[in-house]
Amino acid sequence: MGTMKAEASRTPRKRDAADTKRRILKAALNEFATHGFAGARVDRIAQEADVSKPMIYDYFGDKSAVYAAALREAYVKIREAEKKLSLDKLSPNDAVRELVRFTMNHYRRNPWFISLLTIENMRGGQTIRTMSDMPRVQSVLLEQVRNVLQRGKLSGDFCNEMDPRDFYIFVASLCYFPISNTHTLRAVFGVPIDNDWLNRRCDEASEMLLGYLKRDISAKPSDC
Amino acid sequence: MGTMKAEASRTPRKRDAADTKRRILKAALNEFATHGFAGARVDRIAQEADVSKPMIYDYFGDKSAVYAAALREAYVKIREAEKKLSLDKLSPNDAVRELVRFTMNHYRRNPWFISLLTIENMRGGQTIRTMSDMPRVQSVLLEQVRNVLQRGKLSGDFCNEMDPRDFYIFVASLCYFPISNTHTLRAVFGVPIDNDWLNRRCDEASEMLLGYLKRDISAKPSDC
Amino acid sequence: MGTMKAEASRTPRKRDAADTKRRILKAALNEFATHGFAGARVDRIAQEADVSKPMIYDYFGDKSAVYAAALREAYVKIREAEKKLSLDKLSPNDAVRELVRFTMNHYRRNPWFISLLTIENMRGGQTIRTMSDMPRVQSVLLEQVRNVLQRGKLSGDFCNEMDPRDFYIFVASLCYFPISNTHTLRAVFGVPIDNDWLNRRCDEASEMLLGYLKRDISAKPSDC
Amino acid sequence: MGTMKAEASRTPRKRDAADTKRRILKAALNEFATHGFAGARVDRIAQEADVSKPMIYDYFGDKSAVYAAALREAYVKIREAEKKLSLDKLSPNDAVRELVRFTMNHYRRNPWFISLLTIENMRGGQTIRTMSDMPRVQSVLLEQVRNVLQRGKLSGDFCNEMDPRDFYIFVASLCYFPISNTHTLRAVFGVPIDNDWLNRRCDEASEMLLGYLKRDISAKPSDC
DNA sequence: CATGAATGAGCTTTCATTCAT
DNA sequence: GATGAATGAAAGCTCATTCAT
Repeated sequence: MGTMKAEASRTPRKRDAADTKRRILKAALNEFATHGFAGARVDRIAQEADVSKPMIYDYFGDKSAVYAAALREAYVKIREAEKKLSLDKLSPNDAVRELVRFTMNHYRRNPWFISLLTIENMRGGQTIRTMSDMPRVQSVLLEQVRNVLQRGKLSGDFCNEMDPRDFYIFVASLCYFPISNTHTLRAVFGVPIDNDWLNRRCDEASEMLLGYLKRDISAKPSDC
Repeated sequence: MGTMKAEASRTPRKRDAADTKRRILKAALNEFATHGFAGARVDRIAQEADVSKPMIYDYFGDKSAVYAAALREAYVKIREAEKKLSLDKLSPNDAVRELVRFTMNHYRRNPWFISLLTIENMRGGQTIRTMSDMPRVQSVLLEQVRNVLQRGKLSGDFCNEMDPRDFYIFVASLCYFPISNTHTLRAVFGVPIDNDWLNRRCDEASEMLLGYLKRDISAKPSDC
Repeated sequence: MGTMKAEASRTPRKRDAADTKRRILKAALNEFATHGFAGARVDRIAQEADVSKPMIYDYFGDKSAVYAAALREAYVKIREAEKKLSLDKLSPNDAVRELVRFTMNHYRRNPWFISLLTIENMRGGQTIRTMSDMPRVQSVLLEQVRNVLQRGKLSGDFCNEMDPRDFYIFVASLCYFPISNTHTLRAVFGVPIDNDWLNRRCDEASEMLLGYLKRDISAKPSDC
Repeated sequence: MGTMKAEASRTPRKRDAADTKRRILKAALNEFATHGFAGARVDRIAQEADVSKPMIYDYFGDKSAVYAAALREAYVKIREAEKKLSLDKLSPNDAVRELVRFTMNHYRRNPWFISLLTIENMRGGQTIRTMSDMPRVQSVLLEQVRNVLQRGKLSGDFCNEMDPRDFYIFVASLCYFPISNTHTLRAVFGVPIDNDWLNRRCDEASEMLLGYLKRDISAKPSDC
């Protein structure tokens, strides 16, 4: 459609640089998550953020820079959400269950996060690779996981020691895939992916993970 | 760079419609997988397929139609690969291990498949939804999985009965995520995702899945 | 849409060059009349004529040549139609009435003729100018008109002598315009241009023209 | 050729949206009139208006919209010209003569108007049909015509009452056709259509129309 | 004689980006 | 600090035309 000039509806907003930047970022997050990098339109970001396009270029530089900022913002938001997660007061068993539930809900409620991860991976990680402070961002979560695994080992709840990163990747895998691939799964397997189905998957995944942590490596695989 | 002749790159190829179409499809698969839908360039497809652009439009209609054809082609290729999988001669335990290994290797060796799935899901499945014959395409694989689970139940190897679709989705989840998200995982968790790491993940996933199939639902979660 | 290759529905027609050419010409006439020169599509002509495109180029050369042939064909058809007009057996008064009626009906029934004239004029007459035999084509009609006017003068029916070309242009003007401009007249003046309306116009035009032929130039304009 | 500077033809014009739009419209009017809808080139419009192509799309939307705007503009310009016509102070007889002369001159001096009408009619009036305010635009002229006819009737100059629309269509027909069809008339009839010829046609048409308005319907067609 | 296959050139349209106020 | 106006470069798509069989 284009701009169809001579309409000009935007009201002259208060001059608050920080707020402007925040609005742009939010709009960008949404735009990139919805349309991918190449599909995202600077025009739409400007419109949704209720700013003029030059503002975006002033604040960020170019489209790639906006994207990078949005990606970082995504991780920041994630970290904030993860702060609400506290596994320390739960038993190791419950902590694992809570971790799975939390992760699943997190992806479910913030689909833009899945989208941004997907996009960044499709781009070969070229952007996140340059953001050297990323590891720190997620270290808090990883610390909690490490803690749970250690406590479980000490308490005898878990026999098996696992690298917390590898363990968390298992958790994430099980939660991420059914959500990121909802549409193809539905079309190809006819699976009715809804909240109930996801909840069941959540429970099963917890049990499966717990079972793995508990198994005695020395023991032979038993029959039923 | 790699061309023999310095100029005049298009050799007067034989006029073979079927072959031309095949070349376009192959190039399209690659282009869409590499750049996503919006990022894909019809120009590049033409160049890589060594045809002129009008051919593409003559054969397929428009960019969306080329994409749809490429997506379908991806599933066709997958089905062909899956024909090589035979779980029937293996014990239920080994069959599960083989399924996981096969799935992992499949994703690993055909990254374009992961990419196309990802892209299609980002597009809300709008294309695959219209391809009504998709379920049939994957039913062969699903049949094999169902068979393994049944045999395991009958033989007493597995206590637990699971929907074959749900089970396969677990398998796929565990194999898909580490590959699809290689780049972000590497950047954020510092995980060195290489073949060895994936092989270990593969083994662990097999054991975890087997453990879940074997567990006695009535038994209480035991300590170590 | 394009050709969407691999469909190929045309049945292999008998090899009759003259007939093929005729079919192309007919299709071209229709296509140019409907879409104008720039809007006409060689593809559509081929499809409607049920021939392959190269045939068209073989027979005519290029799009302009097809257009030229169609334009000539239009005049040829017109001349054929005009052969059916015979004013000689009518009284001068009736002959004029018949001429008007005939002209009006002619335009009404062969809208493609009006269209082709319109198109050619919009193109500055660049094509018809090169067709040196055109004057001859219409001389038959003009001869009839000249005849009527002379007979009227001799018989005393008409006082006024007029150049037959100028007279015929008056006739043509009155018949052409309401038909060629039907759409804008309807939209702008709200005139309901249908057969009845055209018939009335036809009668009025006849009377008006007759009145003009009859008027005594020397006489003063009289009141009522 | 006409440019002052040998290169760099686009001077950094003042940024005046209204003026830009006007320039585009003017160029579009000319381009469509000269080449028809399908033959018109957005590129050429941009060049003639001395703007970049995106401006055109920003201001109007697409080619069709530009065309619609040009068509409307044509009628607006016409109305403005018609404002200069004042028949009220003339005798009914002279008013008719003036109307014919005015109409003829109008077409003669603004050939783009004839062209646009022609184009719109070839397109089936699809555009003007949607412009619901068109009737109002021409009502001023029609009012004047109605007035003249009434005054003529009252004064006894005209015996005959005619629908002003129908009458005006006669006038328009007689003026429009020789101009719109100049090229074919010249080629086919060998008529040397120049200003003199048109002027004579103008006078004759006036007399013919007046004769028709004056004729006594009850009287029998008289001989000379 | 006839045509399916193919293409160069050009069309409309879009988009990230900058200029001028 | 902020924005309406503007554009170069390219994208998707079309079309008259030719090639090879």
